Amino acid sequence: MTSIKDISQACGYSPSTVSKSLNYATDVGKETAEKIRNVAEQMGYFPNSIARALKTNRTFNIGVLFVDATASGLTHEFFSSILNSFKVEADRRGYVITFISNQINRNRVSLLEHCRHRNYDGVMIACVNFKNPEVAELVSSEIPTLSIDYEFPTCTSILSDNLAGMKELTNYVIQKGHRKLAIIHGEGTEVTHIRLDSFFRTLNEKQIRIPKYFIKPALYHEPLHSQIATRELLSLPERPTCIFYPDDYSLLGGLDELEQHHLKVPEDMSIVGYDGIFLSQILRPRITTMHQDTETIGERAAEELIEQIENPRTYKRHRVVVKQDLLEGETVQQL
Amino acid sequence: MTSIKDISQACGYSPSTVSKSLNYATDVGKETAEKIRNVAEQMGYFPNSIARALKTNRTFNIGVLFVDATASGLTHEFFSSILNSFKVEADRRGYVITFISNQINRNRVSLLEHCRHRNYDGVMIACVNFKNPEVAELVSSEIPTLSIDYEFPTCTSILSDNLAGMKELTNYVIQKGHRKLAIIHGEGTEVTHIRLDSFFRTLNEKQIRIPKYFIKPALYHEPLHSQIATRELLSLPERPTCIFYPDDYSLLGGLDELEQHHLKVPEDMSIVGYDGIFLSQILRPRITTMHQDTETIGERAAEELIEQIENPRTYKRHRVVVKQDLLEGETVQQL
DNA sequence: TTGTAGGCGTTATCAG
DNA sequence: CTGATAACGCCTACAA
Repeated sequence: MTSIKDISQACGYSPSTVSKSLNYATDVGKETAEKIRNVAEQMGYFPNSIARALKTNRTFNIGVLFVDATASGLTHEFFSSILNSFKVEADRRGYVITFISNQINRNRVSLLEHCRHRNYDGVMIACVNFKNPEVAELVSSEIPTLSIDYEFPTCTSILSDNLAGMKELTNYVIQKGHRKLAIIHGEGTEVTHIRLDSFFRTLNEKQIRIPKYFIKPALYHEPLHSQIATRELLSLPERPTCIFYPDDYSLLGGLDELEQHHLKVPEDMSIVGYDGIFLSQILRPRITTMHQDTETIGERAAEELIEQIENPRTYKRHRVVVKQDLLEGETVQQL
Repeated sequence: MTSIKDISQACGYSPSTVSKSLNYATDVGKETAEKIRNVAEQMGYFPNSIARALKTNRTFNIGVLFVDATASGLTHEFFSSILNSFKVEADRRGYVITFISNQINRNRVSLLEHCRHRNYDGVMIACVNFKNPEVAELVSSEIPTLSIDYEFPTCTSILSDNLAGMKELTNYVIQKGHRKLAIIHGEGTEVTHIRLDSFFRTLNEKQIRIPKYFIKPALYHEPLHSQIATRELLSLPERPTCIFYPDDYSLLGGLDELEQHHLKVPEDMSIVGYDGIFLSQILRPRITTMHQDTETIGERAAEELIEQIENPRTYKRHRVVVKQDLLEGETVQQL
């Protein structure tokens, strides 16, 4: 923990000259600067980020909001892999990332207050209850923010293209000859809304009508819920030929139920998932699913947010839409 | 961003009195303090963590080291769920967590330098190449550190009880009547070493000998590697009756291969995994596996590290061993 | 080209 | 009980 002052004393230059040299300022003698940097190196000097932040109002620290009221998104592969690529890119650009909490000294405060308290240069928001007024307050604050899979009028958003994705998935199933499509969907988020919308729109285009009881609510990432929904679908007098699941995890709950009914996939029942998690292509049969490009989502998120942080005046918010790609798998039967 | 100075002016007390009041110091009039706190509240004051950190040398920020040279542990459920519970507990105690990088201003520096630069109060180390000399440097520094699943002489470690776990798992399989046990193991980490050791020790105890070619190297979390190893085991003149896999993910690669050989699990071949990931109990057949208690590991890690941070003098390093528990599943046949 | 002085927001010491 | 003062480590006018 040698400081600028120490170096100053060691080499006989004033602290400001030392500071300037270390920061490669132009108004200091080339040789002096060189010499000073050498001494600094010798003494194992490195700057104290805290002191610098206090002075410059820049922490090079990005806050990430990653927690729902109930649990953290870290256990969802979709979110954890977004976080991973976000981190890699932020790292590359010299930023460090910190999980946002809602405390200051163990006292509950608003998210915005916490962020101001910690002086994050910017904030990335994902996997959160977007209806939370504290989140709204945050995105409409002066702090650069970026949201994932949700659009706010006041910040850039990175959106996985669920509209096109669900359309492609639905068309794929239809093209395989299926007409009796059932859909089990996740809780009422924006993403769910978009996917359902796209699903029904596509059915309409193809002039396909499905009965109301082919539409079942469940929860993302809760295989048991989808299992129960599957059971209900199987008990109908007229069964669907293909079931859409909220995500790949949930699909596995359904798969379980199908096996209990001695129904083989895809021969007796076709099923499709969503997300394209790692395991979806390891398991047999390989799951037919829409892969969300979490790598690009996280990377673009970091790029955009940092761009905004570093060019607060010229930066214009916009939406970035990230393509999804169909993993054909083997769980849809050609009829 | 109202500061203490602002409050001072607004209420006519000096900055120091204001500071003391806000920090509930004892040497300030009860009523004055109350009044000042009210004004602060009114003005929406909250402290600037940076300024405070500069003065107090405490950031209430814990650095986590979570990256191998190749990739981040975030995509491994074992690590991401440890991180999750660590985060929850750290949060509860008023700490925030930040991913450690190895840069300062985009310049490569050692991990220790980075940590000093960022002034983390403590550091948690998991999912890292423990042979990296930079890690060694870090744990033997003055910064409070804690390691997970690896023991350093200089810091507290939280250890998942792989010794007892592997023993129990092995005994379970033996007790089911198996004698021809094959084991596919992960890369040469400390954990792998312990597990293999425990495995062989248990076999010895039961006077069971297995041929060398029943022991296959693979990599953690790479189903394809285990799949290939499985293929090799199946091509042996005398096959094992049960195969141990490095982890549940890898087991799925093996499962794939078994299906290609039209071998049913567990009727034709028994298999066991490790970790007890969420999916292991969703898939059918349910996987027989050793569940690692990631929740406790993360929570205890945060407790211990913070304990150490807050009691640097009295704290004594020690090892915390966290029990594992067998998930019986359905992939081991009674012979 | 170099150095001086002030201040970022906070806390701690010490005097009144 | 209250307040003036200095300091944490760094940066940056501005002066020399």
